[in-house]
Amino acid sequence: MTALSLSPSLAAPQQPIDALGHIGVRMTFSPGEEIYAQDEDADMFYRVIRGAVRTTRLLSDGRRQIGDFYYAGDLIGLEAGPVHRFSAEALGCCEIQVIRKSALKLYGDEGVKIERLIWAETARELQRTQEHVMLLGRKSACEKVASFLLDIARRFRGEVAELPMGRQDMADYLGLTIETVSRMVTQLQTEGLVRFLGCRRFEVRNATGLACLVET
Amino acid sequence: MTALSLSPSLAAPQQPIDALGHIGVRMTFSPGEEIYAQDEDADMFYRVIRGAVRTTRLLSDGRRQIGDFYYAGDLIGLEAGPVHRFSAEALGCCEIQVIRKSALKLYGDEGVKIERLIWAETARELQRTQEHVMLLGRKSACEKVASFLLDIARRFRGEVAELPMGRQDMADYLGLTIETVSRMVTQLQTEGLVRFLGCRRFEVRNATGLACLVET
DNA sequence: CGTTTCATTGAGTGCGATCAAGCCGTGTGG
DNA sequence: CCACACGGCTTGATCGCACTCAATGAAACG
Repeated sequence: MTALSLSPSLAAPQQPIDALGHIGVRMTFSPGEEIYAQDEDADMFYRVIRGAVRTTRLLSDGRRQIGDFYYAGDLIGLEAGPVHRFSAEALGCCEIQVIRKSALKLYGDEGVKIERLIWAETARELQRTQEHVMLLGRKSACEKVASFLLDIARRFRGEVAELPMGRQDMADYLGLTIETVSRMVTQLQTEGLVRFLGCRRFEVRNATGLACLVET
Repeated sequence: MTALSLSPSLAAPQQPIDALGHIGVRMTFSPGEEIYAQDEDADMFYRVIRGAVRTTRLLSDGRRQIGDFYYAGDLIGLEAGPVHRFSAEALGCCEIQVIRKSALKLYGDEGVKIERLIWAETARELQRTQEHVMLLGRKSACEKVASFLLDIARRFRGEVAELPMGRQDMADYLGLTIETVSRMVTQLQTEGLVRFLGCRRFEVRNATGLACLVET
């Protein structure tokens, strides 16, 4: 097998990651707990085993931007530079596999396979981030919230979806305020596109109507 | 040399790329000409030899977002998926090295070295995109324009800087309208932070004042 | 020189932010 | 069991930044 595969498949994001097996150690984090900090040395990377994680970045005056949310199976902390540009925090209770980058060297052929996985995952993250740029740069508040809910809902395939994050996190991800997020959620509900059962559980009532708000 | 280097250096973005040497073919593009299209097969990647390039993405209703600008030495088209999610267009006249991904297989050891370069470059692009997210999500119009000008000015190290793109491109990169960009440019000039000589050439007059607008 | 394209400026509007209550689920103690 | 407090969410009123629409100005080009 040659070392070259410049177009890692997006289609199979989950299985190959299992190659990571049980390298490293597992840790559990409580809600809000920090997994790694902004500007900390990036000598580890992490895999979410259970729960959900947010990565956040603070401006010096306190404004906050959430980079992305990560769920079971996702890798986090794959920075290019020597330090983490974002911090990572547990959204709820979660279990995380922590892997020292240098440790991979010990795994020979297996290590090479893992290296390729990581590169594929980095490329996938780049794509997600580019979508995020599109959303932040050119979408209205309503479209932002609709896109976000649709994205979450997809993970639940028609079942009632559960939001692992609160409104403030949604706002900081979407580049909005908490009040605007709340208003748009209410509006989407009034229009019959989604229905909320409590503020963290919802179902999509009109998938096509919602998708229609989310231009591509 | 092991196959593992998970923290490719950000510090030396230029030299190693020379490993690409003269693989592939060189092409020239005229202003505005398309290098590759959105949704086109991503079986090539590209290196800017001379000139500047923008990558753009269109929503179905015509709203446009610019992903990034690329200059001499930069690699473009390093998508993870099978198709390009953005299109790439020449900003002015430019010369581009076009490399078929599959061709790298023919280069054996050299190919492996190049593969690693490409991965480093992808990671660097991820970082730039994350900065872009921060800018779009949490900065004011004034801060956006200031950040942008400072970023460009850095490439000219105190010399008079030349903008390779027009106001519309700046606007579509910053998530603003052309009028707002123009107003902010005027404002920054009025405040004595920058000085424009024509609408595509400028110099920074007060670097600290400008940097102060650009929170990190 | 006229034409075209791009940038600037002005006037007015509207979307999303801000400020301020009010609401509601949850937990705690009497 | 209720009273109360607390944090997170929602709603309302108002403000202001950035957008829109329109006109003008300034380069680039034939």
